[in-house]
Amino acid sequence: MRADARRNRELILAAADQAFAQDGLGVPVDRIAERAGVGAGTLYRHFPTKEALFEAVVVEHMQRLAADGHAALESGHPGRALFEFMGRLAVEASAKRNLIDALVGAGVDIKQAAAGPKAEVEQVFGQLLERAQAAGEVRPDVTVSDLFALIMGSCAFAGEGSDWSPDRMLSVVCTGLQAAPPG
Amino acid sequence: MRADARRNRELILAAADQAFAQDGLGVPVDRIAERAGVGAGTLYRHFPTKEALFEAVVVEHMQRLAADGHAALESGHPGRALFEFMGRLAVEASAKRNLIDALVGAGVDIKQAAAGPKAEVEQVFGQLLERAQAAGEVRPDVTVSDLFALIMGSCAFAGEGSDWSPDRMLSVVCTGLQAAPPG
DNA sequence: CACTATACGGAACGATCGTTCCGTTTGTCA
DNA sequence: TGACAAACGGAACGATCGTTCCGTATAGTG
Repeated sequence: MRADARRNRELILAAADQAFAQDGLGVPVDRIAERAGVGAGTLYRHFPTKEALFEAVVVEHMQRLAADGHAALESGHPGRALFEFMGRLAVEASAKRNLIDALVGAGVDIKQAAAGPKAEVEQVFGQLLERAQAAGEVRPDVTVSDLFALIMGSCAFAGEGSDWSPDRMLSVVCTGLQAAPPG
Repeated sequence: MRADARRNRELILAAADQAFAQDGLGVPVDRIAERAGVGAGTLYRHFPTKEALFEAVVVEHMQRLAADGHAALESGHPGRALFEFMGRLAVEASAKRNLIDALVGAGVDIKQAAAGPKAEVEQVFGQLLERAQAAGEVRPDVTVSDLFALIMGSCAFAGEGSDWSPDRMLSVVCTGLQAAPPG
């Protein structure tokens, strides 16, 4: 692999990450190529399809997230570990429509390449939740899917109003989680 | 206005509501026309543009929501009134990608036609929240924007996992709202 | 320095979708 | 019922975007 090829591959990945994060799946491929400073043909030699490029970006995020989750499992405070991981998820998801879409299955179906890392994130998240519930620090009826949607919702809609705070929303959710279920 | 014209207008609005709800803004106009049983030309005589059609659908939802909100303001239980309105919002938003997009400003900018009803919904929501906070039934630091995002998030991602429950999520949020802010 | 395989850029192609146009049909009223 | 205006359907147009192709440039090698 030639040196310029490797360099361009990185440039394209970085440009795609930014472009997808900013504008979602809808960004024209040409715009990504332009942002990376390469031609469209070059982009397509590195990634056979737009979807493949998107997958590559998503996989990177997933792997980072899964690593964080495994680290959190080592913590001695199950509740706090879960909440911190949720905060981590929220940060990663903020203004990142790509991650949101991918985690949630909207837009395009994630292919096999991304399925592994995604499952890993879900599994780690599930373990963190179970641990916190077993310790009695989180109400026992909520599921991983609930938390995913809650977190994604807290971040999916950033950037419009000024009186909007992910921290405050996460605080509401975490407080609610610690109480016993009503009824 | 001829009778068939009025009938077709209603058919198109209903078809658009379903189509947008199911597939989001991305549905081809031709598919909406087909669903309504009319030609594309007919659709465009009633609504000058796809965006105008979308607006018409959104405005209807907004008006319904605003009416519900005003009714809730009459309730003698500020906290419960707020929570019930949030539930109403959630129902309306479930599997309704169009409402979500519109309330949130994603996808396309809402034009003047929809701006009025949207502002009205926000205003009523704000009054409900203030009333509940004044009664000490909801923590005082949360904003309308926070609640919007929380609710939309609870519903935006429906339909994938089976162990997913809007009720449970709303319960977590409402429980969290009733507690005092930490720290 | 020359030679070759590799990679590059961007023009061109085909599909999709919003919108327009026009020949045809249909509701309404005298 | 006859005639006219209003409305209809769907083919056609133009723009956008993903993808391909090919002539050109360049990194690596002896």
